[in-house]
Amino acid sequence: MTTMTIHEIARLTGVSIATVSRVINGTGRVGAATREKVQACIAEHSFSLNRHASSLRSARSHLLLALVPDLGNPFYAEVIRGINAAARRQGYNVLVCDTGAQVDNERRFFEMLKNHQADGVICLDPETTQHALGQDAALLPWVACCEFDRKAAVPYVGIDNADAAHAAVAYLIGRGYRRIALINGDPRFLYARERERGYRQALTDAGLHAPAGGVVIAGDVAMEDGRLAAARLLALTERPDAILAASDMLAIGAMLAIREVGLRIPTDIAVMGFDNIPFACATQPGLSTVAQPSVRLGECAAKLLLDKINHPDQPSSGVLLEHELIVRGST
Amino acid sequence: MTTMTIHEIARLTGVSIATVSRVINGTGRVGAATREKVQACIAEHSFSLNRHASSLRSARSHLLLALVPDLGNPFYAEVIRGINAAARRQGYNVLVCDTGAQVDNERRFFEMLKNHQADGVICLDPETTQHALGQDAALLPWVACCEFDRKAAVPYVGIDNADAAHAAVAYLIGRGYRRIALINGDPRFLYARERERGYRQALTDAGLHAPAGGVVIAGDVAMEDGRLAAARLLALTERPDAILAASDMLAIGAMLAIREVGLRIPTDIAVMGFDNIPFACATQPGLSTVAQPSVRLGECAAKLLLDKINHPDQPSSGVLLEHELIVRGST
DNA sequence: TTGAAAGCGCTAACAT
DNA sequence: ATGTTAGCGCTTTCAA
Repeated sequence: MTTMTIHEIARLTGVSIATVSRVINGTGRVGAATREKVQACIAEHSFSLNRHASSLRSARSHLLLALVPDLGNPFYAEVIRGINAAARRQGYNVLVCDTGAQVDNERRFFEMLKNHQADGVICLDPETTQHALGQDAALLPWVACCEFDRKAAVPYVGIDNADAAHAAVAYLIGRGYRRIALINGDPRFLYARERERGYRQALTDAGLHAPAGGVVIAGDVAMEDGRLAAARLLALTERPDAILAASDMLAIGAMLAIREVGLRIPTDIAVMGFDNIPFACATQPGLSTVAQPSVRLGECAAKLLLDKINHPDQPSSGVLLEHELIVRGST
Repeated sequence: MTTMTIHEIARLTGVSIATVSRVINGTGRVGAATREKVQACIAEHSFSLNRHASSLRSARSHLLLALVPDLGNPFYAEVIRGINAAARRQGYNVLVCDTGAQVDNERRFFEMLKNHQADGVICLDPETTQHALGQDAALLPWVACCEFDRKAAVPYVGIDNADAAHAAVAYLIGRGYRRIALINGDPRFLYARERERGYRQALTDAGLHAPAGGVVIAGDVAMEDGRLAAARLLALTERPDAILAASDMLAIGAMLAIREVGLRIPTDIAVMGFDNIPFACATQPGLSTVAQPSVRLGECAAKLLLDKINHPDQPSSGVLLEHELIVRGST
């Protein structure tokens, strides 16, 4: 097939290329008859614009990028669902990039933004990784989701992680647990740092303290990393009677380790997670967790980004959404 | 910042834009001194090409699209990991699109391919959805992964789903189960149709047959859909003694339903899944399943696609990889 | 080894 | 309401 262009459409319908462009983009006035004729011709040849030419001229790609540290965590899938919903309403396509939380991967997609290959980025990568890009992010349509730096001039949406962790620990203490351990994520993640802060604060507020060796950092974010971290906790001379994990993935891994050594949940040791992924209700017992409003986080991030794209000069705003304690059998 | 262009770089270094282009793309001969001077200038201003202009001219975007029906299923995350690995080795970025298995979404990304916004597509959407695009897919760099039509002139990689299901059922029969039910996915998916075929064949081969009402189609692909489907099976007058589910997601949902009515797994009823997602070992008991070589499926799909991109005229080939039976406690 | 110049297909002034 | 035209920033012959 010879590549169709608007020239070709113009020739076939006997109008000018400008008119064809107007019909396609819905810009400017076009007579009803002309419009129909052109549209018919476009449909007949199933013609579609060369987006490169269009974007080169207009500097608009109608593409949004979502940068995700780990597609294997279903939590992110839900956030993306929210992003998709909000973006499509405004005619944008969303492309997801699995960066593995690596700066150099992130940088590659950052280039796409600078190149105008994408109109904006929603980044869920570790706060410190985003930081590594310097202040360029503040100048471009870049929105931080879940992981953010309040002090950076970048719009963000997330939850109050310290507060959420505080609530989780306070709840555990209320249930009578005293030796509460923490399986944390990589401190490059804001959520890891903040949740640890909330965890420690809640203990302090109750006149308790973290058990010796009771705060471990998981090697990575997968289930298996939670299992290994929990194994270390279970080997402590003074074994914890409860474990808070920084994500459900880690928590579910921890449950595995606990079962392996023949302990019962929650009788011998309680487990609590973060995120409320669908699998949290499929473990036995069900996993108590701190739910994040995942879909709404995504929707909100997309809205902030589209605002930023449409009004680049307005000051960037930050939004915090509410978390919710979900109690199941594991505590 | 005033938008940098190769003109600007050319002006600053006192060479022509052609030379700058050559340096950037590594095409053509350039003197060592000139090259260094240009590269230094590019680095200093952290200049990067306008990809639209570049792609408009060269009709190459160095972008690959992965179309996925459900990002919430961790199985796809692993396939994508494989795709990423193979693609990056050849300098391609991969963008993931969550289509929700909807034709119109798929079509939108198909447009991106026609527009040259992407150089190729790896599609994991239902075979019938891909089919709906007509034979255009055969003419463009399009590869089917997991879901394919042997008769279409589209390269593909997947497993022998009928064979895999046959093996699963034969194994269940060998364990002594007789009333084996099937929770199937939407028949738009090849895997659903093929797995049902293998399931029925294995029963026939053993002189058995599917129990009355023992084949149900889940409303969708999520865990919850498996739970609902299983509930229907458990309400049958002649209750199955084993359930094969077309995916681990559905199987885990089924386990939920079984537990809800107070039955034991596998004593009262066995459960077997498909895919071997990480959560399959986190259920209690662990979920027996038919593993797909997810990462390798992705790698292979990416290789096929890059082959197709680099040699468009070569006949398309199909690849089948091996499945593997994983036995855990649920059977 | 380097440069000049012709577009790639489209949008957006500006004309009419 | 419609057409003409000047580029958007780059790649790639073709000449030098």
